[in-house]
Amino acid sequence: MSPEKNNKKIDKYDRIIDAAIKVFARKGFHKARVSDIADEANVADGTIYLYFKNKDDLLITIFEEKLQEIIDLFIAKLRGEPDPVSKLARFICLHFSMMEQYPDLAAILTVELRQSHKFMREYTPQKFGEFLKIITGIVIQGKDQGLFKEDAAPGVVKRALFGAIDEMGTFWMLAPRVKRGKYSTQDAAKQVCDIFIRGLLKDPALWDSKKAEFFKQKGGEL
Amino acid sequence: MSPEKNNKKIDKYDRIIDAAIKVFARKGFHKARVSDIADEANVADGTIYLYFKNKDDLLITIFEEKLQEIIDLFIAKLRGEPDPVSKLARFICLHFSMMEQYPDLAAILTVELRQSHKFMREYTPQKFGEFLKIITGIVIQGKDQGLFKEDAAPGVVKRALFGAIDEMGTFWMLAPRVKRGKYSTQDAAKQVCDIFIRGLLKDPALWDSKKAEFFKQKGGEL
Amino acid sequence: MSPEKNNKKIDKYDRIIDAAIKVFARKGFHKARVSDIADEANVADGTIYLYFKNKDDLLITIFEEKLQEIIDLFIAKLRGEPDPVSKLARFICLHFSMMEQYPDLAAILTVELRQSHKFMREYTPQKFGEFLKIITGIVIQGKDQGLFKEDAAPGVVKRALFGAIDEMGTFWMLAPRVKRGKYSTQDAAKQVCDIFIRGLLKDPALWDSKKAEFFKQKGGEL
Amino acid sequence: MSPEKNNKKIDKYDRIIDAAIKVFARKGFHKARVSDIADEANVADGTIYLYFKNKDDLLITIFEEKLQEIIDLFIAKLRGEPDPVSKLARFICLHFSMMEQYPDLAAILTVELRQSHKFMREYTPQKFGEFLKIITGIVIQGKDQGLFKEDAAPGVVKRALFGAIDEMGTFWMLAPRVKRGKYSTQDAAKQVCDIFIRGLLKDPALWDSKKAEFFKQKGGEL
DNA sequence: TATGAATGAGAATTCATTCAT
DNA sequence: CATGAATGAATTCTCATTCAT
Repeated sequence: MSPEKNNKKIDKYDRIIDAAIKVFARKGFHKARVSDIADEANVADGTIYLYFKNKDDLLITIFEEKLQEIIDLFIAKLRGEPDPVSKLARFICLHFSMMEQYPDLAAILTVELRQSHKFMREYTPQKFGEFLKIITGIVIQGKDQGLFKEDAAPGVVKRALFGAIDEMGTFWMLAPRVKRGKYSTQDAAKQVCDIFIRGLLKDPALWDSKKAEFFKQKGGEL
Repeated sequence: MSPEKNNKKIDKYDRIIDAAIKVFARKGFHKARVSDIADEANVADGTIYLYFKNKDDLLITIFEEKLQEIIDLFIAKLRGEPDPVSKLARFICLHFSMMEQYPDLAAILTVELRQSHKFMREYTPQKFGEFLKIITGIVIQGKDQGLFKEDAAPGVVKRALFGAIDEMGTFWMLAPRVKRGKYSTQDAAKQVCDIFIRGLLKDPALWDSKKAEFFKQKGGEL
Repeated sequence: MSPEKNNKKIDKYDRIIDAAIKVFARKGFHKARVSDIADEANVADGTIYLYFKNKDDLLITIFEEKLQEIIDLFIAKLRGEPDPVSKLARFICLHFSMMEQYPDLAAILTVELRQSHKFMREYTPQKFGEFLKIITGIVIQGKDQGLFKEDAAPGVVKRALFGAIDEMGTFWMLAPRVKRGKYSTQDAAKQVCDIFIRGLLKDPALWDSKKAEFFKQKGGEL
Repeated sequence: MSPEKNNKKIDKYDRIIDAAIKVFARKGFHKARVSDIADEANVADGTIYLYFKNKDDLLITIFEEKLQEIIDLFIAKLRGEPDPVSKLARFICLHFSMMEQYPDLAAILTVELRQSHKFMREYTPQKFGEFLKIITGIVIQGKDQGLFKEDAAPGVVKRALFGAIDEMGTFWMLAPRVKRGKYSTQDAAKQVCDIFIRGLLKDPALWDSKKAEFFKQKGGEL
């Protein structure tokens, strides 16, 4: 019943994952020591190897597991949106909210995912592909409904949009904490919505009229 | 006059920089050994330390020096474009061309710059900021001329655009070489132009009419 | 119970210290490789860094820890001597005995301590100062009791005496092993006693009469 | 005629020796880089190897050459002293004066000579032996003249005396510069004379009467 | 002789991973 | 399951020495 005992009850697996997220975010994957993670998780170094094959595996697990959670969350939230335009706007807003709520995780996905993708032998970030498919789905739906330009290539749009949001997230993460107000991410979200939705719509005026209404009711997104 | 003798004449500094670009691109900064670079440059390990303070310095030098070259090139090329819209289109096309021509350099700028920014103590990628300012300049000009939406925030647009292009570049780099045809980057460039220029223009129809003409005459960009 | 098992039980810390003393004495601090010490201690290279911050720390630890042992031993032994004259004689004899018993340690204290003192930033051999204070104490006591010359400066005597003994120790260490008989150090001790005690006494005849008796009963000193 | 030209006329060999003395004294032999010496001597690194076989050779040359100068100087000065007692006193004073005049050289002889002796394969400091023989000579003469105790072992006395002076020199070198007044070395010299001469004399009273006179006329010794 | 750029052997230290307890 | 001491491979950087000019 002591807090320490209680602490030990929390699944070590999760403790390790959370510790790793914190440490990877703070020091970067390469400079993070396994023993740092063990310390942060209050476990012995060796214990980590009971749950994960090695340091790489720890990172990959974070990618796959956390991305799955994000995918599930996004899909659930997007289900509530009536049309591709609001879905896209919602997606963008959700992404920024997520970065704000889980900056450590965002830092890892932003900074380490590329590295890993490129340099970790035999790892293809499958879940990341699934995540991007959410955008593809929205774009296709928009085209099917005759709202989006016919020559929009979903495969390109998904990457362009992800890249745009991701880069802004990087910037936001690196900015001094004081500048990270709720305001700035919401504002950034609006700007990205403007560009991408107007850019995709056959008739950009549609968004100009919808926009105000869309942002009226949104508060904490996640 | 023998090729070997000639080879020795080529400035070692440049040989090392070029070798480092190749090796960093292939293995990533952290996994690249200094001796790999020395081998690639046909130079002794110690020689590298005559020209660079340490491994970090080598990476930073690549960032600063190569980005400066890119900045100079971009500014020169953009000077020839008559209006903000073509300037923006041109910028996008140039970026993709650059990635195609110098994939190793692009890989480093794309993958390592973030890492460094975040984890290399006391390095601020000043030149990168300068590079992004090229976009800011175009957006501001477009707003001044009444072409772009008044509420477009240049600081956000620059990052969103860079992120979009950069992410697509990453994707392209990671794609199997066979898929990297001239076609695909040009096509991607068009898509990104569509989104961003339409997204920014007060009257997106302007781009729809300009577009065909713009892409008619472009060949190898750099 | 097997000797190997037993061997492992011996504290690694001590094994490393002892190995370091041996190796530093044999090759000198600078030419001694950490891996030499590891080999000698039957330990992996990395293990040394679990117990010591670095190579310098290993040397400093030897200085401080072993000097403390010597100080404690000397103080205990000197307590048994009735007057400053026999204390001084005893101190000299003990020093030579110590060199004979622990030649490796003596070699390090003799050869490396100066270097370190002069060239290891921010290390002051505090324990060495404490050791020398033993002599100062004896000289002061001798003056207080009216035995030693009034103009004898304890601070000078302590260094002169230490220097004399130390130099003879160096010589002895460098001499071929065969020449290092019990005889020679005891003989050297006598000579040094003669010079310093007669030199300090108001009435040198006092020592001439005491001398024979003092050396009669001394055997293995430590 | 320009100072630079003039500077170049000074034999490079000597320039290098002097530079080496300065650098070895300041940083210690092991931490001194050959290029430091080259810089100090205003020669190229490679030039040093035209005059000396290697770094070790440079140190050994300093030992042998400078010690020879000292030996010559000491012998000349001692020739003027009438009896073994004043010779011994003079030797001691000269030694302290030398340390004061050439502290860099003294530092090297004091700190590096032992190291080298012990760890430089196949180097026996022959000149150092010759230097010590000066003392042996004085002691033997003193015994022959019936002044010194018959049981004084010249071989022991020479080392004890050298050790005493040398250790005090070490201390003096390491002391803050402000404390290094003319006073302190002269005072130290007196103390050492007192101990060793009284220690050696059959009749110590002899020195007590001679002492004042001896120190009256001495000024700058070298 | 003189140069100093280039060499490359060498050593300290770190840290992911293992395994005896 | 859990521990954490021990391992030792791996890598950066230094600097004495060489040699083409």
